Amino acid sequence: MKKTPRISETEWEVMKIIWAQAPCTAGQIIELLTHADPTWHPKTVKAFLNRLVKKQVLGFRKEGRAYLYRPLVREGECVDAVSESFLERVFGGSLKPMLAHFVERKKLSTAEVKELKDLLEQREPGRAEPSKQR
Amino acid sequence: MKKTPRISETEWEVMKIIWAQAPCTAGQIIELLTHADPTWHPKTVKAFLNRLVKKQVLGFRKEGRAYLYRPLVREGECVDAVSESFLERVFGGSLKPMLAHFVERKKLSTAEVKELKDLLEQREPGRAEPSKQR
DNA sequence: GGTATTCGATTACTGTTGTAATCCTTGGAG
DNA sequence: CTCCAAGGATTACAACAGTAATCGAATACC
Repeated sequence: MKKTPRISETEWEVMKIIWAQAPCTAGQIIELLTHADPTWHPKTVKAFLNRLVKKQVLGFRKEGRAYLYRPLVREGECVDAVSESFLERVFGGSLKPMLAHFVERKKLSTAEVKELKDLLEQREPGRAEPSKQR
Repeated sequence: MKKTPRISETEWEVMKIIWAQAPCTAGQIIELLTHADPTWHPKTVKAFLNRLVKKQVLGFRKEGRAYLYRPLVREGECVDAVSESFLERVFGGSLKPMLAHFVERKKLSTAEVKELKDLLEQREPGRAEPSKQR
């Protein structure tokens, strides 16, 4: 089991961009981040990029003048880690209370409820799904 | 909207005890915490209690020699806050991918899937639940 | 009553996070 | 060739987190 490096809440914002955009320059990342949230300062983004590199969460290669950043850890792994930790900490590790919470909290529409039920349906064990995308 | 004070990951451990045990002394809290995880040092627990008091997450009243601690914020509020933040950050705020993740990840038994579906069933909007405890 | 014990309060120290400004290097604009 | 601008690297610094030891006051025991 390789321990996923800890990614803070704000770092996560940065990582989301990078996971989504594959190899990209600091400039692009800044662009996208400030677009989503204008309070981001370019210098701050740079600092984050450096830290993430230091943490070995990001790698980069020189592409002429600028760097191309690239994740070194897969999003899925990090999602796993943080989800597990969340579930454990807040709901004692069991799904049902968690789902109950969200369902209660989000006031789902009938359609949404149906979507979720379908999702559960599909996942019934013992079912061999021929088309498994992902 | 009152902003729930930020409760760190480790503080959450402490709070869980207190939310569960209602008014309790430092001694009891230490007891329970170290029982659950022997790496807790009593002094550390004390320090946390102080900080939580300072943060106004805990209150206390003197009960003879020791204090009786008591939460000043309800667990539900904190759960709301942290859940929302988690959902937003990791799954872009939408339930379906989150549920998909957990379902995929946890390899639920048929019985568990059914429980979850029932849970969704009950929550179908338009349903007037007569006994609404909480 | 003096002393060891028990608590809470205070203080300490390191690492992390959020947020930037400053420094340094190098490719371009003239 | 020079000097600026565009990056990246380094440094800064306050707040929060994790982890405890130490200080001080109240108890509890001889």
